[in-house]
Amino acid sequence: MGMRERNRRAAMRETQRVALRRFRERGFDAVRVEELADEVGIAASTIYRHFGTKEQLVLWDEHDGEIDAALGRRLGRQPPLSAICDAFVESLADRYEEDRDFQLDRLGYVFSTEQLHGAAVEGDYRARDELTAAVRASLPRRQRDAAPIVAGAALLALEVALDRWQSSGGATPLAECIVDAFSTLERLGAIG
Amino acid sequence: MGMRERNRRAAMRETQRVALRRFRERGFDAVRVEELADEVGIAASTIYRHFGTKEQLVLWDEHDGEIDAALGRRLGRQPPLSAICDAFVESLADRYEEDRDFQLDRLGYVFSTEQLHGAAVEGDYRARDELTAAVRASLPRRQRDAAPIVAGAALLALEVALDRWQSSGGATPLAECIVDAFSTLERLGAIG
DNA sequence: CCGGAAATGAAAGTGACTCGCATATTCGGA
DNA sequence: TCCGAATATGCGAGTCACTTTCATTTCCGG
Repeated sequence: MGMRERNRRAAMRETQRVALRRFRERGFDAVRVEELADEVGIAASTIYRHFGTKEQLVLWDEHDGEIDAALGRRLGRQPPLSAICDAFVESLADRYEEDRDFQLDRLGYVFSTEQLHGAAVEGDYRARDELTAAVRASLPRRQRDAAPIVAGAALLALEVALDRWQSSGGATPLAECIVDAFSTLERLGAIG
Repeated sequence: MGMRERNRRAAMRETQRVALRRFRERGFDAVRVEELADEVGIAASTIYRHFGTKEQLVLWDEHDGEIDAALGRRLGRQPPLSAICDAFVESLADRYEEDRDFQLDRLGYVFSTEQLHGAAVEGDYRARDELTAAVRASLPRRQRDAAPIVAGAALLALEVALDRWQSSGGATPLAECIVDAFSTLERLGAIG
């Protein structure tokens, strides 16, 4: 990774920090992207090139790409739900626990702001197609029709787990929240 | 329902039909709301009062409110997943089969247009909170933590069922698609 | 038939997001 | 170390979804 990418990442981190602070202070709608640009000292168009949308200023996570790698390592070697569960734990739990306060704050703001929560859900939906394809390939032929449900359910479990983790203030470890959510999924038949 | 509501509904149906036609012809982004307003002969601000957003021009369904009633009738009398499944079948299947061509067309356009599919998913998320509360109340205390997963999974099943119905061109009855999707949910434990 | 309530139309405004272009910065290779 | 190519940034103008306000019209109950 050269200077280019390094500078870009640094600018994005800085922009995100400023954005989160201002959003908390005055509300998501009341802060214009242009103000943030001025405060950070870059052009508004650069922010859009970096983040795409105003919502992504909050939702962006530098390391989100690593999830795919963890998934690829496990899908096909384990049953899909437990593969995805393990991949989430491996690629998210430790990292989120590391800067717990920042992530708790960020997630809290997402869950408490309709517009942001909506955008987050929409992001999950975009991930779903990709995950569905990967799951389908890892299932025996007779069960392939279940792929969209399995993939969707897995992302739902993650969402619920993050919600529980943040609303408990991080008291329950994130890894435990994820495992719990996935185990609830597998018990759906018993609940009926 | 007086003249007021009747006129409003008629105008909304007309607007939706014109919108769907134009969107298909020239693409969702290429059609301005103001053009639609001119063509229908109403003000753009009226369209926004009626639909709220451009996406709702496609997503709006006059009878969506009836789903809640069907849910209320069954939740608490049956296990939640089968209650929700039955409610969906009762309140959607027949109605969608009635004007099959229109609904297939509408859903096809939603599923093939990222922006619309995203907005649809966001709408589901808004319904989820409400459904979660209803499910929670219908569950025995020891299982209440499962409510968000149950509600989210049910909406996921509906989404997958509609997708399958539309992509099969309506060949498989919608009721069957819904029942299949929910039965896949209950088998998640076996897939692991 | 009339007075009040609600829906509509018209118009101006806001701000997220895009695009094209000139400039500056970085990268790979000589 | 220097140079040309690739790429990122700043700037400015533009588009359009959506909001708000207010005057006008339409509908409802009495």
